[in-house]
Amino acid sequence: MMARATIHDVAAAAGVSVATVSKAVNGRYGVAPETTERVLEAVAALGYESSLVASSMRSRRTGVIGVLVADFEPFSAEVLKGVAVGLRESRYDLLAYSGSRHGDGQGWERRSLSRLSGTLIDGAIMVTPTVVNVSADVPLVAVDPHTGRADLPTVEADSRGGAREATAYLIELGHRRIGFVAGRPDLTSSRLRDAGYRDALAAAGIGFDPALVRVGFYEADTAKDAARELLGQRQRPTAVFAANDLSAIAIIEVARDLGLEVPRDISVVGFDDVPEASRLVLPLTTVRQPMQRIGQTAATMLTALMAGETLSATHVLLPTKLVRRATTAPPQPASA
Amino acid sequence: MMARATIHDVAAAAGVSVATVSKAVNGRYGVAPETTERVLEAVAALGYESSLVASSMRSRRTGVIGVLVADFEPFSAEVLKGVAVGLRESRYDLLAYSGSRHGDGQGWERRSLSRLSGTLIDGAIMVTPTVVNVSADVPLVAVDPHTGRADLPTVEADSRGGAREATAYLIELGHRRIGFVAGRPDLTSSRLRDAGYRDALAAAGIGFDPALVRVGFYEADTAKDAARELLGQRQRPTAVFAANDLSAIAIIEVARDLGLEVPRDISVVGFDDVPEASRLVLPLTTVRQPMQRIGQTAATMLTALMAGETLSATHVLLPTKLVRRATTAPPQPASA
DNA sequence: AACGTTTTCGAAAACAGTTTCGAAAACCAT
DNA sequence: ATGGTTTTCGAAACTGTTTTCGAAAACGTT
Repeated sequence: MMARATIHDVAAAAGVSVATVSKAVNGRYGVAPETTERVLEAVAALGYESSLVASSMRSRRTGVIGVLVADFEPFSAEVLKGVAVGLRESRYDLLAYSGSRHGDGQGWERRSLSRLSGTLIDGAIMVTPTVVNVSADVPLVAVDPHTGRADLPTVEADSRGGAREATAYLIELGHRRIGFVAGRPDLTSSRLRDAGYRDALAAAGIGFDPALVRVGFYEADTAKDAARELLGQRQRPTAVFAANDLSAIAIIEVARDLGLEVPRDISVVGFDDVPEASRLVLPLTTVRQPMQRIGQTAATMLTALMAGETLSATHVLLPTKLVRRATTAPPQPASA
Repeated sequence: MMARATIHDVAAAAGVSVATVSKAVNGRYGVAPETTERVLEAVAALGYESSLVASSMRSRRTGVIGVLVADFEPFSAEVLKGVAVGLRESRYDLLAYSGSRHGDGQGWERRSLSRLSGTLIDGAIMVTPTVVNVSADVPLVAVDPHTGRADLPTVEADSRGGAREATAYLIELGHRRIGFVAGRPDLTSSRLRDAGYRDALAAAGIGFDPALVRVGFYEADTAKDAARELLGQRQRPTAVFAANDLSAIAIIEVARDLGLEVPRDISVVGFDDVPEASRLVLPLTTVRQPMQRIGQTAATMLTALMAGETLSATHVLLPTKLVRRATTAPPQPASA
């Protein structure tokens, strides 16, 4: 009911000094058992919890780990859930921070990290696609392939392998003219998916045709433009692999606008398996990233790092899985 | 690459005092344009960003709003996404905190709030089912019905109306013996769903039968126990309404174990429409809560509150929507 | 050149609640 | 009583920022 309790209130309630309360709460040596008990009672009665700000100021530890996300889109949200699971058995609390989209757009991850570090948090997980050359006075783990420091511990899904599998599946269905809607060229994940697409073509002895590739930038509007160009051609592809689900959905809409039926006239495969993928009128065939497991793994790595351990593997690659749903089929005999 | 830069580093690099840097960065009056430019260059070069902790100490503002969640389960995660959307156009950053699973389990919301308050955040949204008598030195908005202060601004889904609609739908299908697996009796949301269930029975002139009600506590294990009792009776219900999706899924599993086929032998309706609901082998008929809209509304209310405005409505009730999927059907003629 | 006014800048205080340090007090056994 | 060991306490220290206030510099006017 009253304003938040400070250590002074607890001290007064327990009839001891603030120094004693601090030691009792933190389990330091040198306080009588009965005193500890009395202090803990007062703590419970007042609902006291040490202030993050104050304790971070004095001792450089808070028992909180920070997760930096660009935004709470499906991928980040799922990773976050995984981090929470990975932290459940630890003594760490979790703080997710989404900051400064406004402004320059460049280097926000470094600046957000800077705001939290120093030190509100004892360690951080960066769920950001770019991860420029950040550094901090706390242990760091990155999620997703990125263009930053190579020595930064990282956990990511196997983008290249997943893309290869998706493309190979389309080939196996009988497709030969397979289009690709790429992601943001500045992101490593996008480049890896591009590479996987080419791997599969090469393995099947199919020549790479630049006319079948367009950049969709991972976003709906731009992916639609890309899809319109791709499907508007005379020799249009019989199947398209999209660098993410958002793009795949955009492609399906464009196909429908052009009077093409999915999957009869054109097959579409996505990447991610966002929660919506399976709920679409036409459930999407896509490459599933184990988003929660990525988060959980990152959390485990970070706690090990904070405990001063050396990581056995600093770069963890988690397998993807092709999920076959309703947007893929063999090409029509006529156009095969 | 080096450790994070402080205002002192910037001052040294720009050849001015820390006071000047502070003024330049915050656009205060009394610093020459050329000096400002020099300072800003140093800021950019060093990647400096003011520490949240330090600035919160001096000026009592941080430009950050806090969201307290018990855990990152589906409901909280969806609300969080909504809050992010609601904040997108504001100048506020978002900090989500999940704390103190360890320990008592009681009053953690007050204690987590205590850790952040004082003041790391300029306002808070509590996504917690209990919301005991918290108070803080910052504006507060609660999500979900709760047992706390009645004057706390709140946004919630229409639990009672949703439960009524779900039950009425079962009645409309022809069911007369309709079971109910309740949630945690200590939570208001659960009591409201109970009330809605009874409303619908009463409106249809069906007597309330305590033998058809069991408490499932909103969790899988306990809901299974409840379901076993409910379905193990001689005069078993032909349909069951569950207070949340988790319980509904548990009921379906129990039914299957007992050799009952859903929906032929028994219909099941849930509440929430968690992302999984539609992905089950048998997509679940359920009452959808607009989780993202709840978060977005809470964010809007909070920013208004922080701007010193008076809320036109302190208690917002958002409508639910019955989603008919595959787990409901008319009762079998024999047992009807 | 002298004087008053305005602009610019920096040293130091304040901020707030915690943890830690060193000393005092209490306790116990000999 | 003395010496040693716990336990307790008051006061200092800690963080990085913002702000206040006075001094110095720059400028314009006579």
